Amino acid sequence: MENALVRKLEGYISLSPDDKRQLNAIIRNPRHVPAHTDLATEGDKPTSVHLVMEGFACRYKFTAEGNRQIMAYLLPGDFCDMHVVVLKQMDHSIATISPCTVVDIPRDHILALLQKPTLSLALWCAALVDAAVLREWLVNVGQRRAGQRLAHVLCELLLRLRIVGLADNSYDLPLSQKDLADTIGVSNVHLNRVLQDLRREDLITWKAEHLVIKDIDRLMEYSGFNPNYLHIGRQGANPDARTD
Amino acid sequence: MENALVRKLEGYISLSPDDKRQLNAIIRNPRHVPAHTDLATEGDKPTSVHLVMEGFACRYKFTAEGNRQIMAYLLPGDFCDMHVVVLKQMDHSIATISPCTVVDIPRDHILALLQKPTLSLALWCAALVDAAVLREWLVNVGQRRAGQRLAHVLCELLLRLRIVGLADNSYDLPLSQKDLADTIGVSNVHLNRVLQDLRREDLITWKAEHLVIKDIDRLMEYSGFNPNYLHIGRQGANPDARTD
DNA sequence: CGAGCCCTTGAAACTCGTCAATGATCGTGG
DNA sequence: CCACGATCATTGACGAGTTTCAAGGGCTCG
Repeated sequence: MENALVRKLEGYISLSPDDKRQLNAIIRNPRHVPAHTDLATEGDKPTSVHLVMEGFACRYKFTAEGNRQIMAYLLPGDFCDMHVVVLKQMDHSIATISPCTVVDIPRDHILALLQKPTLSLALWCAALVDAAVLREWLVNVGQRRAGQRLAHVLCELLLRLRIVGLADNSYDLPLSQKDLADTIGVSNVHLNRVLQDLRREDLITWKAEHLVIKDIDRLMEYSGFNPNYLHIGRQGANPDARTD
Repeated sequence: MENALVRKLEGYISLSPDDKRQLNAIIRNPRHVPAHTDLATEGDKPTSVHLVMEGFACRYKFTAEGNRQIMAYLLPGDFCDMHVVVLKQMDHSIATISPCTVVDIPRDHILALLQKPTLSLALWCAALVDAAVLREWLVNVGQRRAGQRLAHVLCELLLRLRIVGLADNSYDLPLSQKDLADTIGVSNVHLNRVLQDLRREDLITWKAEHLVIKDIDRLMEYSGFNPNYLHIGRQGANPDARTD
């Protein structure tokens, strides 16, 4: 199976063998990072672009009052911070959640990729889909109540993990309840309560970091989930679809 | 004074006369659009990229329950939907709020801009700052209470309008209270109440679509506003700074 | 075995939403 | 020019959703 990055980008746009070769050249020298470790910290002058190849990472930020908001989950194949290419300072932090393997890509390598029209478009796709996900999170937190929000996040993770071949009807979810609470903007106590609602409704089970979605249709119905914002292409619906 | 687009992009990266010429060539044939008119609707197959030159527009989406979330304000110089370049379907809608002048840019013109390295980087900057704003909105809605959220939005609009020369310590705000409520994820009734709190605290006045920020320092303090996410460059702090 | 962390539960307080009614503003047509 | 309806802003009362505080339980790891 191809790596998560190529697999994801090919969901958006067809890549030539040469394009793939160039992508694969970039992801040499992955390094292992323990869980709960910052890859970049707010205020840093960024150096290289980080790319998650294995594991779970997140973007987050603390408010002045010391509350944390998680703004994105970074799954295998996701670029953490294209900002590096053009912006002078990190406006948020990035941290691993589970142990990860990460590739550090120097700014110049990214600029080289952007020279090639097809790869440039592929990176635009990835960035625009990231923005679409962020918009949906805003809708989620702004307009839905806690139970729906949680269900919505779980639906999204299922579909996104399927794209990179890491889920069928269940997946490994190495988050704490506090992480999820900081994702959907509720207290950890309340998160615990709505989580139990989902279990009581027999929509999910979750133990030992493994989440099982017992009825994806009902969970999507429950949360008002519409997958169009993920812009899933050829491979999305079927975890085993071939992409070339 | 240069147009809002060039002015904004020059805040990120220095443009050659030739770059500016190419940008100016693109924004010929602006058209006038009445207030409260969709420029693009969720589900559409997008055609051209829209660029706001004058007026106030927004991104929004309705949930399955019929609640609206405004996900961005589009001010002069802002691209509405780079999605067009690569994505096949609008995952949200775009509408004017006040009467606007808008430029429609065909997909191919954008692709031509992306060929030029400097302009490509400038567009990446604009897209990455848009994403940064979106992240801050998520923090805002997820972690702050209603009064702070409202104050935060008003601070952001002040700074963003200054970038394009449309604000000093006050600006025209053609929004209804319902629009603001749908922005920060509260009911219109509650928005009205926290708005009155800001007035009572003597932080703002707002009538006849004109907002006056009476004490920006206290308003920023009140809302926990930190402008770093706007990545304002050379011209940001001073509305009259020269950029070349 | 104890320390620490996370999850769970209950009770009280608070923020915010809903419902309903009133008032203000504005454009339109008589 | 005024009356009318429509839209938006305002206010009060009540209820729902959520937070906070506090305490206890379960698990892992040294």
